[in-house]
Amino acid sequence: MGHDALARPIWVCKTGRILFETLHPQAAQVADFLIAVAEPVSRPQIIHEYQITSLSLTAAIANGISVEQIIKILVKLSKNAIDDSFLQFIREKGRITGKLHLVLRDGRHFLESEEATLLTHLCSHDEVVECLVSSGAVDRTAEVDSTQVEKLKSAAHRLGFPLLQEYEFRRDREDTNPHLPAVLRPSVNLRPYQQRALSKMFSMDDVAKSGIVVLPCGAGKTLVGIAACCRVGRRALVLTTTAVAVDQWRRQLQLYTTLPPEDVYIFTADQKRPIEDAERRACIVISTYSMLGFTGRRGGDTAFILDQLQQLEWGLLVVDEVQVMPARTFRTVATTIKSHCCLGLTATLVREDDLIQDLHWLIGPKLYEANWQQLQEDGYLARVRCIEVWCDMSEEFFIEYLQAQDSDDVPGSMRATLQRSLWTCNPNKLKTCEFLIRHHEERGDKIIVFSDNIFILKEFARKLGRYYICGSVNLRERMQILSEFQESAACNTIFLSKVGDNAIDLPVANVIVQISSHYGSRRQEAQRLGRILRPKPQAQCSAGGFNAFFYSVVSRDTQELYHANRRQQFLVEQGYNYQVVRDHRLSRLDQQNLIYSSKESQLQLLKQVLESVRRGEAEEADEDFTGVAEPVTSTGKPAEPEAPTEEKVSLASLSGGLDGSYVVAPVARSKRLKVGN
DNA sequence: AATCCAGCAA
DNA sequence: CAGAGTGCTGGATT
Repeated sequence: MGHDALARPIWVCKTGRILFETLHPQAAQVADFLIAVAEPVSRPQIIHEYQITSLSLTAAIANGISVEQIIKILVKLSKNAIDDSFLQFIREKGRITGKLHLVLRDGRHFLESEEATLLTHLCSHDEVVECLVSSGAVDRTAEVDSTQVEKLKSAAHRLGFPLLQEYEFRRDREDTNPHLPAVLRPSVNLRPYQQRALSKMFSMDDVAKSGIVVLPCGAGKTLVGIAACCRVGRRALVLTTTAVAVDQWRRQLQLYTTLPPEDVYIFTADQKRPIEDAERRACIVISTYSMLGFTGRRGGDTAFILDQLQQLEWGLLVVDEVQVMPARTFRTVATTIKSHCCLGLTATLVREDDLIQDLHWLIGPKLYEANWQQLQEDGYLARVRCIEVWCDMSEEFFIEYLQAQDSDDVPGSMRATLQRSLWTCNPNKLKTCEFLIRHHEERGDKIIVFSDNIFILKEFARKLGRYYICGSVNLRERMQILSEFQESAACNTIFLSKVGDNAIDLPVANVIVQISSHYGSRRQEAQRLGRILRPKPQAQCSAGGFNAFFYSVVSRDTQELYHANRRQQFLVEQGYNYQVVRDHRLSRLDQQNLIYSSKESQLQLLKQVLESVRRGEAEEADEDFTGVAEPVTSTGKPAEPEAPTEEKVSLASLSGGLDGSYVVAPVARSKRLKVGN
């Protein structure tokens, strides 16, 4: 360690792990460098962690940074002497990276390399040979069996020879890939980070690289995708998750580009038309993963259009919300669609399984990732205050909750469902939610309430006289509700189920209240937060300069708190501060006349909840239901909440006594209660 | 393996 | 003719 170590911002471990002090004067440049060569692991406030991997190096080199440059900068920035074995690892990567290409020509795939030996070496592996049309390479080229492209990419990746998919779009033939008459309107200004993302993709002027761009929701991913389509200027296929997102892409295409409306094709369940003169005219098609991945029966029209999509050659395949793509059926689009290159867009390169790794070879390396915090500081994203509100369970609900766990009357499969419904519909939680809604409506904010539980979503929305959107709401109504929320001052709160998780654009929203979520899904948390990230000029700032609010309302003493912790973790890693507040700290909560203030309404709600859970079970297995229904009703527990008086008293005093000492382990807590009982 | 819910079909 | 209600497939999570 030299005497100037203090002035240097990073430590480099020989495992490739990098620790970075963000208080360094040149932190911004250092961060830019690190993001280019390493994967961000965790970026809270002060010390950021990054990891250099063979994939991150591949991406860096593909982006035009040389190995020696990387080493030189690392050495210059590092407080410690870097281990030789690690430098060796970097040099070795540099030797083989970026020299193998997968190319589409006249509908056929080829493996190519400037270095014949490298190609020969790769083609000597059995796994690779199996994917080739004829064994061995001739003249630095080997033809690939088009049905085996995915397998080949996977094999090459495993063997340590990542393939680059690049498209020299200006030099392609007009007959198979006609020119697309689309340019960005002159009024469109790309933001600096959008331009940076695009410059990674088009680092050579007339070559488009395949890869992934990670931008927070609200930072304008769509515009990056659209700009890429224009730049490539050939047929483009855009895939998203929902029909609503398809429509939003169409609208933004029209808003930002000069492409005539008739050259934009929508392909969803509700809206489809065959491509006219498909061979000779270029167009942009927007569709969903389900439409292309679905294996069930298809109608005549659908089959015909699907066939068109598969026959044509695409200059660019844009995969929005690319984190869903590794799913079994969705990934098939990567092989059934013939595209010259592929741009993946996402806000959260995260899944709870480990399939996210597959994207590196399915799509390509990560080309660009923006730092949320940085964008916030630069004013491109709203400043969000994240608050977790802990609500006590209401007595009656807590008793049911504990009984559901203990009781032999409740069939095992139903216990979890029942408990989840109980903590979600906890009246104290709903009171808090209503309070928050009223508070923010008064401030003139625009509020989204998220609930994965459909029963309470509808019930609560109706009681409050607000709109809700879940799967059963048809497309037209959805559009209407969304646009009213956008434009009308009379509609300031909407309720969304998990249909709203992905790719719904609601620029005006600045408050989220989450009353139920899907277990510990980090992706869901981040994407919901993303809904309110668009900067809000109209919203007043609170103390601390916050102009957006993210509330996660959870029930204390239940497993929900455990899930909430998991979800919270992700946002903390992204640099958000999470604050925990107890519900009784919210001012005058109990003095207000709220829907679930009265005991009667709470008891009625409980009845409804129990019924809704039981109904769900009844639909699934009628016989089982009647079988267990008898003992349950004969003990009278679910039907008559007042019945077990003694238990109620003891439980109530217990939970009261434990109130103050509560720390982190809700699961253990419930168990202790159970034992004590 | 099971649960829940969203999207597509017609 | 439309849109509502139905059945099926499949994704995400634990």
